[in-house]
Amino acid sequence: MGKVVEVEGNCDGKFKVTGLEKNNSVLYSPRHVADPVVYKLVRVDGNGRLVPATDDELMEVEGLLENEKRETHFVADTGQALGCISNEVLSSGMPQLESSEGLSQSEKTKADTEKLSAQCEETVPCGAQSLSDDHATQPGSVGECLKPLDGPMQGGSSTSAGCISSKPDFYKLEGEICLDNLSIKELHEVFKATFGRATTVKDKLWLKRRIAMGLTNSCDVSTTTFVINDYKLVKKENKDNANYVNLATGKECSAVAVEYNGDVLNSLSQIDEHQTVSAMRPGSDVENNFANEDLAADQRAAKRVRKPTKRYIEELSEAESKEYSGNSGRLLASTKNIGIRSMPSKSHARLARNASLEGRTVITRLDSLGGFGIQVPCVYRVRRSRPRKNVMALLKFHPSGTGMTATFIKRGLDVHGSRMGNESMNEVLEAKSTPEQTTHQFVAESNKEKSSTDLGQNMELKYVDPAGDTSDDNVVTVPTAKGGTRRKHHRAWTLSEVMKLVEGVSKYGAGRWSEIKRLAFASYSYRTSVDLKDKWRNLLKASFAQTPMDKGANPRKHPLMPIPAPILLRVRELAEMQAQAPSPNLSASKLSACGGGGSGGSVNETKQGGYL
DNA sequence: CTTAGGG
DNA sequence: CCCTAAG
Repeated sequence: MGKVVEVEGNCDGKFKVTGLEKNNSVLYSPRHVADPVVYKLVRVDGNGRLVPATDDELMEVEGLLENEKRETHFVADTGQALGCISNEVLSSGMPQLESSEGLSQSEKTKADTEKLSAQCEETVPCGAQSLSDDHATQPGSVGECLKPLDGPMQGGSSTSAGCISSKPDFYKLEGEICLDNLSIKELHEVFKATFGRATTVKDKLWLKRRIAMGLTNSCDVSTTTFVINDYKLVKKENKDNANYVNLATGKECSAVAVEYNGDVLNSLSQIDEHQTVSAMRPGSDVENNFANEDLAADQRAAKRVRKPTKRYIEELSEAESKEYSGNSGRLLASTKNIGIRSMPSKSHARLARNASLEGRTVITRLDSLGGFGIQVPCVYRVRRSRPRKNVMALLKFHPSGTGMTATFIKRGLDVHGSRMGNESMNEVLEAKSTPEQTTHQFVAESNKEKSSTDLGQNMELKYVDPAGDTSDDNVVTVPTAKGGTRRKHHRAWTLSEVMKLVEGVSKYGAGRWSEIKRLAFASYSYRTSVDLKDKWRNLLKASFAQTPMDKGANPRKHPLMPIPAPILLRVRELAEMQAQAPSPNLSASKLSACGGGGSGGSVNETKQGGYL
């Protein structure tokens, strides 16, 4: 059993994705949970070669699939969700639930979708079932609330149409976020709340789309208005985007594989954005995703208009490198694993060309290195967090161009003694690298980094972990004096993480942190169960502290409390609830979690009742 | 190893 | 986040 999603790339930026089904039994055997379909993502590195995905990558994709699956439920849940916030959105919310059958799609892709769905089912059997149970037990609310929403959409023009909330204050949101109404400053706040880091990008469109992805955990940025219901985030849809959304719910699963490779393909394809877009189109699925011409056009326009400021570049590179370092790192690792050690010198030429082609985003300077005249990014990019573990692999990757750098770095390491581990290596680089060193180090990365900047603008084609944290096991830790290790950086909890946590608690119950970690945080490898527990404790504190008073003053005076009120509310609900039924015994809760029904199943029901 | 709680 | 005690 198994399925291979294969991506072939060439230097023309064209590629095709083929799905090969080896076996159809996936759907029928629940036992496969323990032995899920193996997706072998064959990725294309900067070299243009095929690279087998690493285990990490496979796992990551599973995580993505899980996300997508969950998102499916988001939308399927829309009716009910809207019902819970009827005070907010009824006048304009409009879930588009019709099936996406009519969409043209190749048989192969459809088959892929089915397979992927199967995979999704298997990946999150518990979540899926419990959610389904919810639907089953609450048909009334869905029906009732859907009715008024079926009317035609007022204001065909998109996102701002659905905005009711006159208050663009993210922290005071009563459940709705309309990015279109936010000022740049407010967008920055939302961004920070969403990703846990500040941004200085002043491009509204970029911010909106970025946040949109962050909030939806997907690459769907077709709408910029969101409704937070409980911990779930529901996109407000409009007619134009209906198709896309349907894809996102049902078929995006199949697109994920494509999108996941997108970054690599992009880094590989030495083409400008127009070509990129058109190159992406051949895939039927992708093309469907782009049924919304406005979106594509919109983004193209945005890309062209903006003159890349230094700030922009810096921000983008930091953000994106952070977000893609995991992928890139593994990419290189896999490259190493497969035994491709020699990077054709051609790549350097390509690199330079790439740089010049993308002059809008990457300022380069000519640098002579080992006899090569190559362009390297001028921006001084120091990887502040998550240093690449496999610098050596990276160096091997560019033997000719960076060989000197390699020895340079190696020497530095030697000077610092052999106790240096891989992680310390980067500290060396960070701490004492000269500008030249750093620059050279990033020569190897520049390929990816440029693609990253590209990604930032072609995000709609790729799955992007909005928080930029998913399955990044590359946590920087420093050995502590007492022998333990300590995380080097605070990793601020992102909104999506918090939502996942709340979701997990609601499903499995507070206290079952390891379960939650395994099931809900499978893709956040750096969050330990203790972290979850701590965060939950903080959330509790926050929710009980803030919610009751809710003074007209500014609870948001603390920038450190970016948790949207709905989530806090829900936290409180769960807390109260679980205080009453603290310990459903282990087997029972396990059953309830996976089998549906049971005492634990009342979790959601209770919450619903209380919330309504 | 997992949780809970204090720091 | 870290640390530790307790199961």
